[in-house]
Amino acid sequence: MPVTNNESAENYLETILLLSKQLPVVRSVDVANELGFKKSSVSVAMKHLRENSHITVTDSGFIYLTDTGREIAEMIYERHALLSSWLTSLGVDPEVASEDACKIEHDLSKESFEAIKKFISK
Amino acid sequence: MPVTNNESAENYLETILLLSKQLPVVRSVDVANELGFKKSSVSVAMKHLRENSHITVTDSGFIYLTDTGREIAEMIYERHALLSSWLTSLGVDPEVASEDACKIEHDLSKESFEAIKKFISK
DNA sequence: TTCGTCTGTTAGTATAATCTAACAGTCGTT
DNA sequence: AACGACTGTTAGATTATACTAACAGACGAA
Repeated sequence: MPVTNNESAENYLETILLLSKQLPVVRSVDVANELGFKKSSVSVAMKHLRENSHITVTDSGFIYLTDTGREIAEMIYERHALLSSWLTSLGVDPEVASEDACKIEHDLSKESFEAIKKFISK
Repeated sequence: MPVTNNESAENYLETILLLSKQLPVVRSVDVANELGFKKSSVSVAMKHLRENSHITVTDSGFIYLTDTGREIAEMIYERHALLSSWLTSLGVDPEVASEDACKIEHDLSKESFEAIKKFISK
């Protein structure tokens, strides 16, 4: 039975979104560099994201998020930003806070995240 | 390169600790029932925990935590208790809070957990 | 034009964690 | 004594995700 957790896919989508804010275009090799993965791994992962219609890739290899891909990416990105800044505000080293947020962001239910978000906002 | 995350092992150890608080002795089948896994899966997992000296198993099949096993189990157990009660206090459904805590508890760095713990205590 | 670099793909390998299926031992009941 | 239930083990399959190695195409520089 497949575990419904696609942390890996979520991370790729988040990274594509992040890079798209920094670079004019995003390619597989950029994703590989950012994540520290081999380009073959990224190539396979991009193929899966394409098959699930979370990204489109031009003939030149430029990667773009689809609506569903962007939705996921932005959700994860928001979680990452909120959690890591909160942890940092609690005195956690920013680098560690970011690493931790990067894991937790995939695990939280919508209900818990919204509760934390509401709490932090106050 | 092996990812150093042994979420699975941590979960087994936590479950053994939990069950030892409820039952006179803990056996593989109890762990399997608690986690909803097949006994063959648990059997293999117990073998690994034995090999890593985190548990000992008597001839009768009674499982006991070693010092290192207990240390890990109690750390995770503490995290679980604190996180799930905190989420619940934020209005999250207790069942959901427990499920979320069960995932997050393995991901947090020591630094972040201590920061959160300190924060919640106030 | 040819060569080297950059990029991407594919095939095959490895590891972790689960599963099903089949089997072995213990133990109480008939 | 024999059978059936419970428990545990092993072998093999499956999935996910990364890896290495080998190769193909594009493109700029010599």
